[in-house]
Amino acid sequence: MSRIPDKPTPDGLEERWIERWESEGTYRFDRTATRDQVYSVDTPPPTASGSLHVGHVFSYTHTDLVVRYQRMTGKAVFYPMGWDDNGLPSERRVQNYYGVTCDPSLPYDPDFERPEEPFDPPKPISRPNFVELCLHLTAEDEEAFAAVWRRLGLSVDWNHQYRTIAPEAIRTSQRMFLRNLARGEAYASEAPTIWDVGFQTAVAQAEIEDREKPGAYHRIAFDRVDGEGVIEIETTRPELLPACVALVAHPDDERFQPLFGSKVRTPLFGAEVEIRPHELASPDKGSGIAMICTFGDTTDVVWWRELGLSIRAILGRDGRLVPVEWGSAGWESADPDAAQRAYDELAGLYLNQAKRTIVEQLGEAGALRGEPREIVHPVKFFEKGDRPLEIVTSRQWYIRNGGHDADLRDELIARGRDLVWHPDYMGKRYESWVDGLNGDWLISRQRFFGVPFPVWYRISADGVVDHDDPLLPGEDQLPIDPTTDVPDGYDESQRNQPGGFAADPDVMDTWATSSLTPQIAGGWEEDPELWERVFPFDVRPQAHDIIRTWLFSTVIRAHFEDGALPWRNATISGFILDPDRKKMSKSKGNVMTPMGMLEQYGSDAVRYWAANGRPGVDTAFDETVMKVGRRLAMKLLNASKFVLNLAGDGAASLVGDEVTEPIDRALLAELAGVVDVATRSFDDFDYARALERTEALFWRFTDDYVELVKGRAYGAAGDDAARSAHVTLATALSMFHRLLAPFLPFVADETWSWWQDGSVHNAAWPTVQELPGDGDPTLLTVAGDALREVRRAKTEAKTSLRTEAETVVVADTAERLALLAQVEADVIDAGKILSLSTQTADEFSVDVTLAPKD
RNA sequence: GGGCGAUUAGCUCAGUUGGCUAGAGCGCUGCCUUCACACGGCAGAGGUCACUGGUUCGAGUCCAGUAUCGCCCACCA
Repeated sequence: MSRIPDKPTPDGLEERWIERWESEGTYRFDRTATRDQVYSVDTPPPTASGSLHVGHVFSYTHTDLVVRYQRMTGKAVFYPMGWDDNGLPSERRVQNYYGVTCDPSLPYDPDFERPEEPFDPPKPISRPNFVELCLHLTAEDEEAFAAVWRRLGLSVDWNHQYRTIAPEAIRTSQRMFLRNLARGEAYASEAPTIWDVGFQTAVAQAEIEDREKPGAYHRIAFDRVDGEGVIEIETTRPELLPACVALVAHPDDERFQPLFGSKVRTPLFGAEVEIRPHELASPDKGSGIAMICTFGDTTDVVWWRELGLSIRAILGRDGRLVPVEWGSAGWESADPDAAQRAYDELAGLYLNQAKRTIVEQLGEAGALRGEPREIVHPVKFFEKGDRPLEIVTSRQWYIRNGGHDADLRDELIARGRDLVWHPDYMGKRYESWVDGLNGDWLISRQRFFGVPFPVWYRISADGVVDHDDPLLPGEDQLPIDPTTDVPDGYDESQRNQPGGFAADPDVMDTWATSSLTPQIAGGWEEDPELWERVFPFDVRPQAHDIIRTWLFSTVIRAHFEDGALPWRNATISGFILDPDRKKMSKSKGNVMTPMGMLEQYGSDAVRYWAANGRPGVDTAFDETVMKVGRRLAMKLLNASKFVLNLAGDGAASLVGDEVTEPIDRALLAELAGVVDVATRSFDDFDYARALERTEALFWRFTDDYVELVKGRAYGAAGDDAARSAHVTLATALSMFHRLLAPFLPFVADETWSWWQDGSVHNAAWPTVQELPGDGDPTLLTVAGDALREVRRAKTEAKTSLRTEAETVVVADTAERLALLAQVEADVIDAGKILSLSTQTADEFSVDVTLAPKD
């Protein structure tokens, strides 16, 4: 046992064991295993260009705890790591990091080199050059992330890594898209779309969030065409007045019932619009009657569609008002010249500028009634954007998700019910989201760094692009980029020419690719032998805020392709909260970085903190828990050293041997109970309970049991009694090393290596069959109670625990005294008792007489 | 407005199917330099389980309602 250091410490264990696990392939997936022997994890790919924060450390640890347990039960664990590197966050980071912007009209510059310092002002570069920068920077970021994961002790098989922008991922993503398209599950449509004017891209319903913003009600008078007065409406968007196509009130609203079907003229522009009824109009909002514009919000879209209204589009994709020719078709006006004069002052302005201008115009025209009323109201934003979302009409790709199809929606809800949720109430969030969908899943983005749509369009001889009958590549040609690759039967010179072809310019949204993480990681259509071993996956771990995006979209893809759930279980982790119980956010600039935290407390201590967070429960960031974790790690080192010293050189060969002393059997019986609970808890993903029970017994083991048997183990009661203690100590230590291995992988493997061969992480999970089942656990309690009273007497006398107790009289029930008799020798030894006697009583009490102080 | 959680010691949290005087850790107080561990050990104090009713022999636990907090969704004229 020369390997045991004199002063064990958890510091420095990480580097040694990370290296050893890597070189020995401790966590390598055994791809010869059959599906029933495999445990597969659909690991969340972190956003490579974001930053890891303590929340990641928290939730990824939870998965690793379960994974390590499963591995020890004998499963071949498939635990890959992915990186989500495509999409807007990467683009934005590259723009800032290098000082560049992407201009797709520029040609590729093969001599372009990455700048040392960011360009100032930002330099426009071609899309291929831009993508190269994205690939380079995300690869660098991923290495830094991986270093954190290794340090944390995630038992990932690093031979199985994927990037969502890698050629294989693009191929998988395009292949699935083509299949969705062929089956009619994907389609393109020209329609009003929620649009971010900052990023100039469409966004999906799931990526929208509300933010409270100041606004103002403006009361505007419309002249009735019949000359019978005016109708006053209230709006927060007066700048959309040129786009007004109707007024609307509730069908039951008696104030407006007589007016339905009649017409009013828009102020300034003189457009005649009809007053229409619709039940979405609220009598108690504003003046009870609203103007419908194309388009101010999603309600406008509903009204426009359901009332069959015409369209007057004034908003450009950049958030400015586009030029309009009043008097032309669709832009009829009672006074086209006046309308034109008014509008010409607005064209080219951004929306907020246009708002100020039109309010002045309305004031001068006498159409504005009263002062604007300031309010604070929720406004829809793209979750990554900083300008309010608008609605523009554009051609976009969609995947059906039940938003327009009740049958599909029911099927997807049924899938959600088949999934085993941990905790189970998270399933409700999925269901209510699917239930509330109001449109299909918009997957196209007008961006640059992402998976291109593998689609071209024919251009007719007179130059018209035919979107209805796209040119598609075969699956064997994938991956392709239609902006550089050429469809069969054409050559590059025909690009964008009459009679030639044009590329679909869009890329897929990040979720359209990350919804395929099981397929990408599991080698779908790329590595059939792997795929059949891992799919459907055993578990999808993730946070609850992306149930509506990542989880739901993954279910959709597997539903369409395989008619199955992509996994059996979904484990939903909570958030990390500040000590003041607010959600910890990056913007708050939290000082604690994951790597700093790991270095300060040690990886095992940080994992201990994470393991104390119940599944699905938001947890406060609490450094004191990490200190406790460090103490546990330290205790395991010291206790292991001491126990191995007591048990002697042959400790490993004693594990599981015959145990004769009643209190030894009692400890092992308690241990059997903990093994049972820990195993059942882990099977139910409740790592926190497994830890709690294991830890509680471990402390009793060191505080009470080891103290009780110390003397006997040294030989005070003869060889046979000593051997029973040695066997018990060795057996219990073996159990604790394995039970704690998922939580404290570094100290567990370190202490295991002192006396065992191989890694504890490939050792067998403990079973109750390894332990004698006939011990009486209360024996340990009785002995512990007596010992505690003796200690208390010494503490109250302010004397050392080493002080001898001259007489100890234990009063207790006959039943408990009988138990005490079985462990008397150990109690006498541990308590340094000279004379122990007992008397029967109803209540437990102990009378101690101490030797006089020196 | 709809849905889902939560409310237990100063703090962070356990408390499985209702069962004796409600638990842990941290913090606090006191003691012990004890031959594994001072990055320690031993012991102690500390709670009318948010509130109001109800079911029950018995409620922290089940039911109804109230309050407060958090999250998700809807509302955006």
